[in-house]
Amino acid sequence: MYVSYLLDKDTSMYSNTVRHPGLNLNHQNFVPAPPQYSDFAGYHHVPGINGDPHHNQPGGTWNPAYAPAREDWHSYGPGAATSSSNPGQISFSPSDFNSVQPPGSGLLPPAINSSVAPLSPNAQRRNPYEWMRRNAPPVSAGGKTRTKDKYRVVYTDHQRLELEKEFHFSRYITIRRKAELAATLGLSERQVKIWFQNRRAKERKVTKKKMQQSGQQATPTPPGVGSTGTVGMVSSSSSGLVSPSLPMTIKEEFLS
DNA sequence: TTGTGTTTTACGACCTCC
DNA sequence: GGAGGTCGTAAAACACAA
Repeated sequence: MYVSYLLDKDTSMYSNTVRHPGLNLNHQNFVPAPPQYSDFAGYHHVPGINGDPHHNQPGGTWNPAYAPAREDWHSYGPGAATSSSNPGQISFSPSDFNSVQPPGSGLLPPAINSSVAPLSPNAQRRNPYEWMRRNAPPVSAGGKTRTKDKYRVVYTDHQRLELEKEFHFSRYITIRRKAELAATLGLSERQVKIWFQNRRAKERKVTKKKMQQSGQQATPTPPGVGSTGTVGMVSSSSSGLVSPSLPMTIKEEFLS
């Protein structure tokens, strides 16, 4: 069976994808980190899950210009399902990260819904906070969802938040950070690795899409130039992993 | 309610680097 | 050879229109 194969392959995989109320990531201590990359000055990281020098660096503030794009972080307030067991644990000091409770959904601030520009034609149709609205995965299955021979877990909001934050700090996670994140979030290192791979793929996809759109309106700009910034890479192990033809780009939603 | 499109996990194939 | 990269893809999860 597929499940046993996966479990045999990585015993820690899918071990626990439900929320981890015991995790103390100290989001309230979201101390801004200095920009490791000039193009990414807006991101400040969580020192709570520390261990890596770059997580303890002072200085810097969240660039408001990025705030609308990080819509998926807004609802990580005390009222979110993710942090319901730890009220106030996950919150952000910038006003951008308000924790206003949305009507109905219990997660989405109405102000955000009305003010955040859509990221794509899809976003015009889909609520940009949709993934935030997902509640915890089925607890009965320990976070697993299983049908037929294949299944995949749905990561919790908290897990996604931390992964996203790490990704926003560096597109490439170090071995050390990967191990830390995996342990902190209750994921396997393999899952963290794959998440980053998929996240980069997503970013490339969005970047490509946006470039195509801009190319229809104006002269196309080369990769890494214009709306997207070329970013240096923090390689987890080996260097030169990024092809010159695949420049690291900042998620354009942070730059628009 | 259902059909459809999008996003999210997860994998395999293949490549590069050490 | 192992680890980790991209690329392509499958399928579950999800949102939304009809």
